[in-house]
Amino acid sequence: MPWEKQFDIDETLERAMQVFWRQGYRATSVKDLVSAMGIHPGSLYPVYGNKRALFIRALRHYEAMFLSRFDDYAREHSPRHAIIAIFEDIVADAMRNPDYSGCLLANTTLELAPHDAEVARIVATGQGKTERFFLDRIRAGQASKEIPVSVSPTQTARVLLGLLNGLRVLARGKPERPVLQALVRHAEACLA
Amino acid sequence: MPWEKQFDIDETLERAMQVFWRQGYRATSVKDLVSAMGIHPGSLYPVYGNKRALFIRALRHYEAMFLSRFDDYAREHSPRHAIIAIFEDIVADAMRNPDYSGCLLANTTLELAPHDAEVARIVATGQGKTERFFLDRIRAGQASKEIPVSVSPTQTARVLLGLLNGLRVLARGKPERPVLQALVRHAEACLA
DNA sequence: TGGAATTTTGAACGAGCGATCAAAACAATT
DNA sequence: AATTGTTTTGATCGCTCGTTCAAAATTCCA
Repeated sequence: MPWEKQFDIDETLERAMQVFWRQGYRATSVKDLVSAMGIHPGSLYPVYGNKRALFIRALRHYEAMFLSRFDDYAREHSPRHAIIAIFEDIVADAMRNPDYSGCLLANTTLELAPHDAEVARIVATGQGKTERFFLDRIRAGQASKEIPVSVSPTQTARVLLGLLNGLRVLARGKPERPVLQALVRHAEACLA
Repeated sequence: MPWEKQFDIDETLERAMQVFWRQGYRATSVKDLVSAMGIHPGSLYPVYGNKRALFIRALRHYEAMFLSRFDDYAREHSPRHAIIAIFEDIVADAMRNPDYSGCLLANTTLELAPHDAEVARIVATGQGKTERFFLDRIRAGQASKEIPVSVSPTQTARVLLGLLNGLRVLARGKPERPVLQALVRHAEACLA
Protein backbone atom coordinates (compact mmCIF):
# COMPACT_ATOMS: atom_id res chain seq x y z
CA MET A 1 0.00 0.00 0.00
CA PRO A 2 2.67 2.52 0.85
CA TRP A 3 4.91 4.38 -1.46
CA GLU A 4 8.51 4.09 -2.43
CA LYS A 5 10.82 6.87 -1.37
CA GLN A 6 11.19 9.30 -4.19
CA PHE A 7 14.85 10.07 -3.55
CA ASP A 8 17.85 7.80 -3.27
CA ILE A 9 18.99 7.76 0.33
CA ASP A 10 22.56 6.88 -0.58
CA GLU A 11 22.79 9.58 -3.22
CA THR A 12 21.50 12.32 -0.94
CA LEU A 13 23.91 11.13 1.74
CA GLU A 14 26.75 11.43 -0.75
CA ARG A 15 25.75 15.00 -1.51
CA ALA A 16 25.46 15.88 2.16
CA MET A 17 28.95 14.47 2.67
CA GLN A 18 30.30 16.71 -0.09
CA VAL A 19 28.89 19.81 1.60
CA PHE A 20 30.19 18.84 5.04
CA TRP A 21 33.56 18.05 3.50
CA ARG A 22 33.79 21.42 1.80
CA GLN A 23 32.40 23.58 4.58
CA GLY A 24 32.76 21.73 7.87
CA TYR A 25 30.00 20.82 10.29
CA ARG A 26 29.14 24.12 11.95
CA ALA A 27 29.50 26.21 8.82
CA THR A 28 26.93 24.00 7.08
CA SER A 29 23.30 24.91 7.69
CA VAL A 30 20.39 22.57 7.25
CA LYS A 31 19.33 24.91 4.49
CA ASP A 32 22.65 24.25 2.70
CA LEU A 33 22.10 20.55 3.15
CA VAL A 34 18.54 20.28 1.85
CA SER A 35 19.47 22.53 -1.03
CA ALA A 36 22.41 20.35 -2.04
CA MET A 37 20.49 17.14 -1.39
CA GLY A 38 17.47 18.30 -3.38
CA ILE A 39 14.99 17.39 -0.66
CA HIS A 40 12.99 19.23 1.97
CA PRO A 41 13.49 19.36 5.75
CA GLY A 42 10.39 17.24 6.27
CA SER A 43 11.97 14.50 4.20
CA LEU A 44 15.37 14.79 5.81
CA TYR A 45 14.44 14.43 9.45
CA PRO A 46 12.37 11.22 9.35
CA VAL A 47 15.17 9.53 7.39
CA TYR A 48 18.35 10.82 8.97
CA GLY A 49 17.22 11.97 12.42
CA ASN A 50 18.89 15.32 12.79
CA LYS A 51 21.84 17.31 11.55
CA ARG A 52 24.38 15.62 13.81
CA ALA A 53 23.13 12.11 12.96
CA LEU A 54 23.31 12.98 9.28
CA PHE A 55 26.85 14.22 9.76
CA ILE A 56 27.87 11.02 11.50
CA ARG A 57 26.44 8.96 8.66
CA ALA A 58 28.26 11.18 6.18
CA LEU A 59 31.46 10.77 8.15
CA ARG A 60 31.16 6.99 8.13
CA HIS A 61 30.41 7.12 4.43
CA TYR A 62 33.54 9.19 3.91
CA GLU A 63 35.61 6.76 5.94
CA ALA A 64 34.39 3.86 3.83
CA MET A 65 35.19 5.73 0.61
CA PHE A 66 38.53 6.78 2.03
CA LEU A 67 39.57 3.25 2.93
CA SER A 68 38.31 1.72 -0.29
CA ARG A 69 40.47 4.21 -2.17
CA PHE A 70 43.40 2.93 -0.19
CA ASP A 71 42.50 -0.55 -1.29
CA ASP A 72 42.47 0.66 -4.87
CA TYR A 73 46.01 1.96 -4.46
CA ALA A 74 47.05 -1.35 -2.94
CA ARG A 75 45.56 -3.21 -5.89
CA GLU A 76 46.96 -1.00 -8.60
CA HIS A 77 50.45 -0.36 -7.28
CA SER A 78 53.32 -2.19 -5.67
CA PRO A 79 53.37 -1.81 -1.86
CA ARG A 80 55.96 0.95 -1.87
CA HIS A 81 54.39 2.82 -4.77
CA ALA A 82 50.92 2.57 -3.24
CA ILE A 83 52.14 4.70 -0.36
CA ILE A 84 54.04 7.11 -2.55
CA ALA A 85 51.14 7.48 -4.97
CA ILE A 86 48.78 8.42 -2.14
CA PHE A 87 51.06 11.26 -1.15
CA GLU A 88 51.69 12.37 -4.70
CA ASP A 89 48.01 12.39 -5.59
CA ILE A 90 47.18 14.58 -2.61
CA VAL A 91 49.69 17.14 -3.79
CA ALA A 92 48.39 16.92 -7.34
CA ASP A 93 44.81 17.38 -6.14
CA ALA A 94 45.72 20.29 -3.91
CA MET A 95 47.66 22.10 -6.63
CA ARG A 96 45.02 21.47 -9.29
CA ASN A 97 42.02 22.44 -7.21
CA PRO A 98 42.21 25.95 -5.74
CA ASP A 99 39.66 25.15 -3.05
CA TYR A 100 40.98 21.75 -2.09
CA SER A 101 38.99 20.44 0.86
CA GLY A 102 41.64 18.28 2.47
CA CYS A 103 40.48 15.23 4.38
CA LEU A 104 37.12 15.17 6.14
CA LEU A 105 38.60 13.01 8.89
CA ALA A 106 41.44 15.46 9.56
CA ASN A 107 39.12 18.46 9.31
CA THR A 108 36.69 16.85 11.72
CA THR A 109 39.46 15.85 14.09
CA LEU A 110 40.16 19.50 14.76
CA GLU A 111 36.63 20.84 14.51
CA LEU A 112 34.52 18.35 16.43
CA ALA A 113 36.49 15.49 17.95
CA PRO A 114 37.50 17.42 21.08
CA HIS A 115 33.86 18.16 21.88
CA ASP A 116 32.00 15.08 20.67
CA ALA A 117 32.99 11.66 21.95
CA GLU A 118 31.26 9.64 19.23
CA VAL A 119 32.80 11.69 16.47
CA ALA A 120 36.16 11.38 18.20
CA ARG A 121 35.80 7.61 18.16
CA ILE A 122 35.09 7.54 14.44
CA VAL A 123 37.99 9.74 13.42
CA ALA A 124 40.35 7.88 15.74
CA THR A 125 39.27 4.63 14.11
CA GLY A 126 39.90 6.15 10.69
CA GLN A 127 43.37 7.25 11.70
CA GLY A 128 44.02 3.82 13.16
CA LYS A 129 43.02 2.10 9.94
CA THR A 130 45.20 4.45 7.93
CA GLU A 131 48.15 3.61 10.16
CA ARG A 132 47.31 -0.03 9.71
CA PHE A 133 47.23 0.36 5.93
CA PHE A 134 50.73 1.84 5.94
CA LEU A 135 51.91 -0.93 8.24
CA ASP A 136 50.56 -3.64 5.95
CA ARG A 137 52.04 -2.05 2.86
CA ILE A 138 55.45 -1.68 4.48
CA ARG A 139 55.45 -5.31 5.52
CA ALA A 140 54.34 -6.40 2.08
CA GLY A 141 57.08 -4.29 0.55
CA GLN A 142 59.65 -5.84 2.80
CA ALA A 143 58.43 -9.33 1.91
CA SER A 144 58.88 -8.51 -1.77
CA LYS A 145 62.28 -6.87 -1.09
CA GLU A 146 60.98 -3.56 -2.40
CA ILE A 147 61.46 -1.95 0.99
CA PRO A 148 64.59 -2.64 3.02
CA VAL A 149 64.10 -4.53 6.25
CA SER A 150 66.09 -1.81 8.00
CA VAL A 151 62.97 0.37 8.19
CA SER A 152 60.84 -0.26 11.26
CA PRO A 153 57.31 -1.04 10.05
CA THR A 154 55.43 0.21 13.10
CA GLN A 155 57.50 3.36 13.56
CA THR A 156 57.47 4.22 9.88
CA ALA A 157 53.73 3.66 9.62
CA ARG A 158 53.26 6.19 12.42
CA VAL A 159 55.57 8.69 10.80
CA LEU A 160 53.71 8.35 7.51
CA LEU A 161 50.42 8.89 9.32
CA GLY A 162 51.81 12.08 10.81
CA LEU A 163 53.17 13.25 7.48
CA LEU A 164 49.84 12.53 5.81
CA ASN A 165 47.96 14.66 8.32
CA GLY A 166 50.53 17.41 8.12
CA LEU A 167 50.33 17.34 4.36
CA ARG A 168 46.57 17.73 4.55
CA VAL A 169 46.81 20.76 6.82
CA LEU A 170 49.46 22.47 4.72
CA ALA A 171 47.70 21.61 1.48
CA ARG A 172 44.64 23.48 2.68
CA GLY A 173 46.36 26.37 4.39
CA LYS A 174 49.53 26.99 2.43
CA PRO A 175 49.38 25.12 -0.87
CA GLU A 176 52.91 25.83 -2.09
CA ARG A 177 54.22 23.07 -4.31
CA PRO A 178 57.83 23.06 -2.99
CA VAL A 179 56.63 22.63 0.58
CA LEU A 180 54.22 19.84 -0.24
CA GLN A 181 56.73 18.16 -2.55
CA ALA A 182 59.28 18.12 0.25
CA LEU A 183 56.87 16.03 2.33
CA VAL A 184 56.25 13.62 -0.52
CA ARG A 185 59.93 13.15 -1.21
CA HIS A 186 60.54 12.64 2.48
CA ALA A 187 57.82 9.99 2.67
CA GLU A 188 59.62 8.28 -0.20
CA ALA A 189 62.90 8.53 1.67
CA CYS A 190 61.35 6.88 4.72
CA LEU A 191 60.85 3.76 2.61
CA ALA A 192 64.39 3.50 1.25
CA MET B 1 36.88 65.06 31.29
CA PRO B 2 36.42 61.56 29.97
CA TRP B 3 36.89 58.34 31.73
CA GLU B 4 39.48 55.64 31.53
CA LYS B 5 38.43 52.26 30.26
CA GLN B 6 37.56 50.06 33.16
CA PHE B 7 38.92 46.86 31.68
CA ASP B 8 42.32 45.98 30.32
CA ILE B 9 42.03 45.60 26.55
CA ASP B 10 45.02 43.27 26.33
CA GLU B 11 43.80 41.07 29.14
CA THR B 12 40.32 40.66 27.68
CA LEU B 13 41.90 39.90 24.30
CA GLU B 14 43.98 37.19 25.94
CA ARG B 15 40.85 35.63 27.41
CA ALA B 16 39.02 35.80 24.10
CA MET B 17 41.97 34.05 22.48
CA GLN B 18 41.79 31.26 25.03
CA VAL B 19 38.13 30.63 24.23
CA PHE B 20 38.69 30.69 20.47
CA TRP B 21 41.65 28.37 20.92
CA ARG B 22 39.66 25.87 22.90
CA GLN B 23 36.42 25.96 20.92
CA GLY B 24 37.16 27.29 17.45
CA TYR B 25 35.61 30.30 15.77
CA ARG B 26 32.12 29.12 14.87
CA ALA B 27 31.57 27.13 18.03
CA THR B 28 32.28 30.23 20.10
CA SER B 29 29.31 32.54 20.61
CA VAL B 30 29.57 36.19 21.51
CA LYS B 31 27.90 35.17 24.76
CA ASP B 32 30.80 32.80 25.46
CA LEU B 33 33.21 35.61 24.70
CA VAL B 34 31.71 38.34 26.87
CA SER B 35 31.29 35.84 29.65
CA ALA B 36 34.96 34.80 29.53
CA MET B 37 36.15 38.37 29.03
CA GLY B 38 34.02 39.70 31.87
CA ILE B 39 32.55 42.54 29.84
CA HIS B 40 29.26 43.28 28.09
CA PRO B 41 28.46 43.34 24.38
CA GLY B 42 28.14 47.11 24.46
CA SER B 43 31.73 47.32 25.66
CA LEU B 44 33.04 44.75 23.25
CA TYR B 45 31.81 46.19 19.97
CA PRO B 46 33.13 49.77 20.23
CA VAL B 47 36.57 48.39 21.11
CA TYR B 48 36.96 45.34 18.90
CA GLY B 49 34.50 45.97 16.08
CA ASN B 50 32.77 42.63 15.73
CA LYS B 51 33.30 38.94 16.34
CA ARG B 52 35.43 38.36 13.28
CA ALA B 53 37.64 41.38 13.95
CA LEU B 54 38.09 40.20 17.54
CA PHE B 55 39.04 36.77 16.26
CA ILE B 56 41.61 38.20 13.90
CA ARG B 57 43.17 40.22 16.72
CA ALA B 58 43.16 37.10 18.89
CA LEU B 59 44.78 35.15 16.07
CA ARG B 60 47.53 37.73 15.67
CA HIS B 61 48.01 37.73 19.42
CA TYR B 62 48.36 33.96 19.34
CA GLU B 63 50.86 34.15 16.52
CA ALA B 64 52.97 36.61 18.46
CA MET B 65 52.88 34.40 21.55
CA PHE B 66 53.60 31.37 19.43
CA LEU B 67 56.66 32.89 17.80
CA SER B 68 58.02 34.36 21.01
CA ARG B 69 57.88 30.90 22.54
CA PHE B 70 59.98 29.69 19.66
CA ASP B 71 62.47 32.41 20.47
CA ASP B 72 62.48 31.19 24.06
CA TYR B 73 63.38 27.71 22.86
CA ALA B 74 66.12 29.16 20.69
CA ARG B 75 67.53 31.08 23.64
CA GLU B 76 67.37 28.26 26.15
CA HIS B 77 68.52 25.35 24.00
CA SER B 78 71.12 24.50 21.44
CA PRO B 79 69.81 24.71 17.86
CA ARG B 80 69.19 21.01 17.54
CA HIS B 81 67.63 20.68 20.98
CA ALA B 82 65.42 23.70 20.46
CA ILE B 83 63.69 21.83 17.65
CA ILE B 84 63.53 18.58 19.54
CA ALA B 85 62.24 20.25 22.71
CA ILE B 86 59.38 21.86 20.79
CA PHE B 87 58.22 18.46 19.58
CA GLU B 88 58.71 16.81 22.95
CA ASP B 89 56.82 19.52 24.81
CA ILE B 90 53.83 19.20 22.50
CA VAL B 91 53.63 15.49 23.27
CA ALA B 92 54.04 16.16 26.99
CA ASP B 93 51.28 18.80 26.88
CA ALA B 94 48.94 16.59 24.90
CA MET B 95 49.43 13.60 27.20
CA ARG B 96 49.11 15.65 30.38
CA ASN B 97 46.07 17.65 29.36
CA PRO B 98 43.07 15.51 28.38
CA ASP B 99 41.50 18.36 26.41
CA TYR B 100 44.61 19.58 24.67
CA SER B 101 43.67 22.35 22.25
CA GLY B 102 46.41 21.86 19.69
CA CYS B 103 47.57 24.91 17.79
CA LEU B 104 45.21 27.77 17.03
CA LEU B 105 46.95 28.35 13.71
CA ALA B 106 46.53 24.73 12.62
CA ASN B 107 42.93 24.62 13.90
CA THR B 108 42.12 27.82 12.04
CA THR B 109 43.84 26.61 8.89
CA LEU B 110 41.25 23.90 8.55
CA GLU B 111 38.25 25.75 9.94
CA LEU B 112 38.42 29.19 8.36
CA ALA B 113 41.35 29.64 6.00
CA PRO B 114 39.58 28.10 2.99
CA HIS B 115 36.70 30.54 3.34
CA ASP B 116 38.34 33.73 4.59
CA ALA B 117 41.19 35.27 2.64
CA GLU B 118 42.50 37.49 5.42
CA VAL B 119 42.56 34.66 7.92
CA ALA B 120 44.26 32.50 5.30
CA ARG B 121 46.97 35.12 4.92
CA ILE B 122 47.63 35.21 8.66
CA VAL B 123 47.89 31.46 9.13
CA ALA B 124 50.03 31.12 6.02
CA THR B 125 52.37 33.74 7.43
CA GLY B 126 52.50 31.86 10.72
CA GLN B 127 53.36 28.63 8.95
CA GLY B 128 55.98 30.46 6.91
CA LYS B 129 57.62 31.86 10.03
CA THR B 130 57.61 28.45 11.64
CA GLU B 131 59.32 26.99 8.60
CA ARG B 132 61.79 29.85 8.76
CA PHE B 133 62.47 29.15 12.43
CA PHE B 134 63.32 25.53 11.66
CA LEU B 135 65.50 26.66 8.77
CA ASP B 136 67.46 29.08 10.95
CA ARG B 137 67.93 26.52 13.71
CA ILE B 138 69.16 23.89 11.27
CA ARG B 139 71.68 26.28 9.78
CA ALA B 140 72.83 27.37 13.22
CA GLY B 141 73.19 23.72 14.22
CA GLN B 142 75.24 23.01 11.14
CA ALA B 143 77.47 26.00 11.86
CA SER B 144 78.12 24.65 15.35
CA LYS B 145 78.61 21.12 14.00
CA GLU B 146 75.68 19.86 16.06
CA ILE B 147 73.77 18.96 12.90
CA PRO B 148 75.54 17.23 10.02
CA VAL B 149 75.83 19.22 6.81
CA SER B 150 74.39 16.24 4.99
CA VAL B 151 70.88 17.30 5.94
CA SER B 152 69.30 19.76 3.52
CA PRO B 153 68.20 22.80 5.55
CA THR B 154 65.32 23.88 3.33
CA GLN B 155 63.95 20.39 2.74
CA THR B 156 64.28 19.39 6.37
CA ALA B 157 62.63 22.59 7.58
CA ARG B 158 59.65 21.77 5.38
CA VAL B 159 59.50 18.20 6.62
CA LEU B 160 59.60 19.40 10.22
CA LEU B 161 56.80 21.84 9.48
CA GLY B 162 54.72 18.99 8.11
CA LEU B 163 55.52 16.76 11.06
CA LEU B 164 54.62 19.55 13.48
CA ASN B 165 51.21 20.01 11.89
CA GLY B 166 50.61 16.30 11.75
CA LEU B 167 51.59 15.99 15.37
CA ARG B 168 49.06 18.67 16.29
CA VAL B 169 46.25 16.90 14.47
CA LEU B 170 47.04 13.52 15.96
CA ALA B 171 47.58 14.98 19.41
CA ARG B 172 44.04 16.32 19.35
CA GLY B 173 42.35 13.42 17.64
CA LYS B 174 44.23 10.34 18.72
CA PRO B 175 46.49 11.17 21.66
CA GLU B 176 48.31 7.86 21.95
CA ARG B 177 51.80 8.25 23.32
CA PRO B 178 53.51 5.65 21.06
CA VAL B 179 52.18 7.31 17.93
CA LEU B 180 53.18 10.80 19.01
CA GLN B 181 56.54 9.61 20.28
CA ALA B 182 57.27 8.04 16.92
CA LEU B 183 56.91 11.46 15.32
CA VAL B 184 59.21 13.07 17.88
CA ARG B 185 61.86 10.43 17.44
CA HIS B 186 61.59 10.79 13.71
CA ALA B 187 62.03 14.56 13.91
CA GLU B 188 65.16 13.84 15.91
CA ALA B 189 66.35 11.41 13.26
CA CYS B 190 65.88 14.04 10.58
CA LEU B 191 68.57 16.08 12.30
CA ALA B 192 71.18 13.33 12.58
C1' DT C 1 29.52 71.00 43.32
C1' DG C 2 27.64 70.96 38.70
C1' DG C 3 28.05 69.80 33.97
C1' DA C 4 30.38 67.61 30.09
C1' DA C 5 32.20 63.52 28.12
C1' DT C 6 32.59 58.73 27.93
C1' DT C 7 31.76 54.00 29.31
C1' DT C 8 28.98 50.50 31.12
C1' DT C 9 24.84 48.18 31.24
C1' DG C 10 21.48 44.91 29.76
C1' DA C 11 17.42 44.87 27.15
C1' DA C 12 16.11 44.46 22.50
C1' DC C 13 16.64 43.87 17.45
C1' DG C 14 16.22 41.28 13.00
C1' DA C 15 18.07 37.32 10.99
C1' DG C 16 19.04 32.71 10.66
C1' DC C 17 19.41 28.49 13.08
C1' DG C 18 17.79 23.46 13.71
C1' DA C 19 13.63 21.19 13.96
C1' DT C 20 8.45 20.28 13.55
C1' DC C 21 3.95 19.53 11.62
C1' DA C 22 -0.47 19.68 9.30
C1' DA C 23 -2.03 19.60 4.81
C1' DA C 24 -1.49 18.20 0.02
C1' DA C 25 0.15 14.68 -3.21
C1' DC C 26 0.73 10.23 -4.38
C1' DA C 27 1.06 4.95 -5.16
C1' DA C 28 -0.69 0.67 -4.02
C1' DT C 29 -4.45 -2.23 -2.74
C1' DT C 30 -9.41 -3.24 -2.62
C1' DA D 1 -12.97 4.51 -8.21
C1' DA D 2 -12.51 4.70 -3.35
C1' DT D 3 -9.61 3.85 0.52
C1' DT D 4 -5.45 3.53 2.97
C1' DG D 5 -0.91 4.64 4.49
C1' DT D 6 3.24 6.98 3.45
C1' DT D 7 5.87 10.80 1.56
C1' DT D 8 6.46 15.34 0.15
C1' DT D 9 5.80 19.99 0.82
C1' DG D 10 6.82 24.45 2.69
C1' DA D 11 5.16 27.25 6.21
C1' DT D 12 6.16 27.78 10.87
C1' DC D 13 7.99 26.88 15.51
C1' DG D 14 10.99 28.50 19.46
C1' DC D 15 15.55 29.61 20.08
C1' DT D 16 20.03 31.51 19.72
C1' DC D 17 22.91 34.07 16.90
C1' DG D 18 25.65 38.54 16.19
C1' DT D 19 24.75 43.20 16.80
C1' DT D 20 22.74 47.71 18.27
C1' DC D 21 21.16 51.27 21.28
C1' DA D 22 19.20 54.27 24.75
C1' DA D 23 19.49 54.89 29.50
C1' DA D 24 22.20 54.72 33.73
C1' DA D 25 26.64 55.20 35.86
C1' DT D 26 31.00 57.10 36.35
C1' DT D 27 35.01 60.23 36.18
C1' DC D 28 37.13 64.38 35.05
C1' DC D 29 37.30 69.49 34.72
C1' DA D 30 35.44 74.09 35.75
